[in-house]
Amino acid sequence: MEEIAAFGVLGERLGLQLHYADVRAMAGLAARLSPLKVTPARATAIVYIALHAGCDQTTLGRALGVNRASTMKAVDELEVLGAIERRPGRDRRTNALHLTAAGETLRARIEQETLAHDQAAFGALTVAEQAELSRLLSKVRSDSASA
Amino acid sequence: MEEIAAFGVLGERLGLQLHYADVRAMAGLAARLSPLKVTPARATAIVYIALHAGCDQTTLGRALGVNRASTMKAVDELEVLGAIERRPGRDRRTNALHLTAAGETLRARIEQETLAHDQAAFGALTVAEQAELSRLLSKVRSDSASA
DNA sequence: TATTGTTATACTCTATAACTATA
DNA sequence: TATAGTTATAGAGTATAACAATA
Repeated sequence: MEEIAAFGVLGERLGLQLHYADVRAMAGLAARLSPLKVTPARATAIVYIALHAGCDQTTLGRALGVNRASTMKAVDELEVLGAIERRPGRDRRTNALHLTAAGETLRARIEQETLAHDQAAFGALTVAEQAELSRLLSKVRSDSASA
Repeated sequence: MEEIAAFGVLGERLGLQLHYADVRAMAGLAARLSPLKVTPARATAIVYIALHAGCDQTTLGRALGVNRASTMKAVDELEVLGAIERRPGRDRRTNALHLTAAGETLRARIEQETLAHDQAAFGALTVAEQAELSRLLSKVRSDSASA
């Protein structure tokens, strides 16, 4: 990808700057997670299931921002990977999602790699700058939610 | 999409916060550009061609961060849309990309919508905060480039 | 009637590989 | 040999629509 300056006035837009930063960060994270055989999206699913053991697929899908059909594919993949399992849920319609022992090991490695990536990607910022970036981003998110 | 808090420790990562902010901003921009029949990616191509009239497809692709095959599809679409045209290039292998009159009109509307979106998405920040966010993002980008 | 999981299907975006015509 | 454009094909990722079982 070329320089933002190549886009003139629009290159000064915060939206474009934000997008470029995100694309680069996501590519870096994907590369780091690649040896673990998970994408950032799958890794996010694993982390969510770890924190919400027994949740159903619809709930997971909502958390990930995808519909039930897409959630199916994710859950199928993670099951084939041996990271999670479907157990009987609160009623006969629902599955309760749980990490397997292998999934817990994987989750730990994901957390490690993810935090290491964060440090690599944002390490150029001082601690104060990181806190400020976090504050600004949360302000942006809460606003664009209402827009 | 649910709350970042649903991801525990990893929800505090700047990478996730950045990604969520970007996903929301891009969705908003896509919705705004939708009546113009262009996606954010196509809009970016139009803006680039406007600023680099006569550029070839390979150069455009590099600027957009996609390969030649993907660039073909983008150029084809924009040509069907009537926004750009392929003219003879600097040698017989290359095309020189130019906006049509309709493309110039479209570019103006894209610029207007894009700037309006930026204001909507980042309007919650003061001017000083916007400048600071821009500074922090450029620092992140320049660092992750070397990482 | 509404919800959950499921399946089939299709669409978008992007990539790889191979071909052609030029250079 | 290398480059620009092109084409065909395939792989992610996601969505919609419909169905069965259950509530």
